[in-house]
Amino acid sequence: MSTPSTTRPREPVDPGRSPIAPDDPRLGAWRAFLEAHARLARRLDEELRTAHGLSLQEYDALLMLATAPRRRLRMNQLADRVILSRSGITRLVDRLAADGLVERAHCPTDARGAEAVLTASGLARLRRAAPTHLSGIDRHFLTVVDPDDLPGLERSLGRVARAACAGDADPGACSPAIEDRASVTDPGT
Amino acid sequence: MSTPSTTRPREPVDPGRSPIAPDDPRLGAWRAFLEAHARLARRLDEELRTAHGLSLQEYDALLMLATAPRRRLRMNQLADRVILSRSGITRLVDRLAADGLVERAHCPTDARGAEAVLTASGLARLRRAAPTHLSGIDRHFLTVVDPDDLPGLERSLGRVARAACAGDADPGACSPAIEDRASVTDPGT
DNA sequence: GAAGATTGATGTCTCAATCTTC
DNA sequence: GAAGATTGAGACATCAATCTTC
Repeated sequence: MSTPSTTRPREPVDPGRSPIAPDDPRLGAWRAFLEAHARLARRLDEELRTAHGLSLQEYDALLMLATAPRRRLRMNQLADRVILSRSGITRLVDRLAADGLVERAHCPTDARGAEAVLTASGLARLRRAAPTHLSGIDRHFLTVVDPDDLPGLERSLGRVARAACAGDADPGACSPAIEDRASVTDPGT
Repeated sequence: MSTPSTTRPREPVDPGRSPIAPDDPRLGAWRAFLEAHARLARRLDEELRTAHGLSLQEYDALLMLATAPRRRLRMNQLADRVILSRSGITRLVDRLAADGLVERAHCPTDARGAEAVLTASGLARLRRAAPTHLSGIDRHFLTVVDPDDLPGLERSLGRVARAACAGDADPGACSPAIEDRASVTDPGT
């Protein structure tokens, strides 16, 4: 609907003018990133499912709850941490609750709010699944990546993650992934 | 159905014994990887959808076809390149064909096989969408990552991708992402 | 009226079963 | 019988609309 083909010297962020060539060699890193994630996520998800009947997403949600202050999180916060839509988190918690792994609680400070609370059963399940998953991460990721690349990888991808949610609809989203978290291995309160 | 809980000193790859601690600092890189992908994929997918009515997956499939030798690929190969199940690729091609972006063709050498062939319309659509997508990759990934980290990132994540599909059901899967590919900018044959 | 959460409708992906051809 | 591809059934995600509380 715009951008006449005449080449204007400076336009703000015109997506009509390609900023990089389709054969830019740096795209190799991008494709490696994409492919590594797709293959690895698929594999880890499958390992977790067959061994413990948990999807990667469910595991992640349990982990986030387990490491949250009182083993509980507002639905919104949980959604942000596992990177799911609001409705998505409602249904994920539905499933986990049906399995007895979490419970819903009313938020004491805001009657609109709901909290997802990890149950003892949920914590136990998480602890049983953790070795499988950690082993998978170790075998398929940590021992495969060049140890020298690891810090740069964490730094750069951390920046990517933060940049990608700058300007998101919800400014409260994209909170730092780590705050004052409990340990999974703490005695289950 | 095995592994008695008695602690044996050395087991091959017993996933019951956690090889790394839940608070291993290297897990930061893993989480950064996960979060970066989730946030970035979501954003790029949205940009592509609103601007060109294509999902990231669909764009990727069109790109793979566009860069394949005769702008065509066996269903199996396409499935491997976009990392989708066989049934998944059938339905993806269904959709693209319904939009006139690809066509199905009989495989000349194997009557069982089907090929997905990029249409002129599909190529045109891909070319229109490419600037948007490349711009997104540039803005959200390439300019955010530390340039010094880029080579290590490509190398290590490439290894992760390859390692993750070692031992997959289909050994033909996980072919090298790049072979003799055509250029997207070639005159549409 | 805005924000938190849920529900209904819909789209996409997977597994298992099936059909055809090797 | 195995391999390539498709189909049916089911799982899981999203958007838009809704309800409740701020």
